[in-house]
Amino acid sequence: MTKDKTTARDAAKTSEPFASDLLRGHTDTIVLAVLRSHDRYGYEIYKVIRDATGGEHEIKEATLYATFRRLEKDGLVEAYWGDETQGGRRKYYRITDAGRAVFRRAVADWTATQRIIDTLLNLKGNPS
Amino acid sequence: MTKDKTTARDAAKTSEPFASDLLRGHTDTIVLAVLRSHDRYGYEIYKVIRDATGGEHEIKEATLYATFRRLEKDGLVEAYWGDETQGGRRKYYRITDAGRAVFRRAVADWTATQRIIDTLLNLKGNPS
DNA sequence: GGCCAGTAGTGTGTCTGATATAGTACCAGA
DNA sequence: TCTGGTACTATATCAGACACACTACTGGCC
Repeated sequence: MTKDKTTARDAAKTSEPFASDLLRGHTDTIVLAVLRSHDRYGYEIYKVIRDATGGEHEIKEATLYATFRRLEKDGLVEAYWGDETQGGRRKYYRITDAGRAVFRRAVADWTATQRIIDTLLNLKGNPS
Repeated sequence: MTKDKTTARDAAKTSEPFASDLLRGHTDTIVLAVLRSHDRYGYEIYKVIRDATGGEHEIKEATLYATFRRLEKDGLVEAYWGDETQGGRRKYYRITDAGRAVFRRAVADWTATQRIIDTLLNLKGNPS
């Protein structure tokens, strides 16, 4: 029954830091971006994203691991266990060629999204 | 059982025009933006959005009318029936002061969102 | 007189992504 | 031994967007 999710409206009322849903749909792309240069393990990706924004934005762990599973299922990343024999097992993720293709497409989509929203928000209501 | 929604991944595979979820969370803001200058009725808002993007993006009617109800419930817009006595009744929407406040906040959020995603997508994986 | 496309709004059900919440398990340092 | 950080998993819930289907009026065309 309790509702804790921060919406844009809630944010306006309560000065919440950020409405998380605004990044919705971009999480996959962000993960692929982080994996472009080299393989990383899950928790590392979590930290990279958190730190890259100066702690301003954080993708929740649950969200991230769900994203990994989705990306893996779709063949955009491949997962393998690291050889940390002593404790703290780590699952590494590697971006596939398909993943890189999707990433390129997603960047184009992101650019289009920016253009569309910017256009709509700047609508002054031309006095036709 | 059938699944027709276009995702970013599908788009990459099928050259779909656009992954609709990328605008998710911004619909309310877009509607408020369109209402800033003057009142408009539902179908008109639908067309303004569709046309403002050159038909590139379309917010579905069902989505839009759901948005109106949500905005009205939250007191961000007020609705009233037009006086078209002959046929084609139209419900007009007017943005409230609260709506304007939320809009200003949403624009700030949008700017922050752009910055965050741009930062993350440009991650080159610094060779630390 | 009938048909169709366009306008205008509503209702129901479903899917997806993000989250809350909780849990397991290991390790290092005080 | 206890605590905090690391690392990953599982379940349930929610909101937003959509598909689909529907009502209803108008004007133009045949």
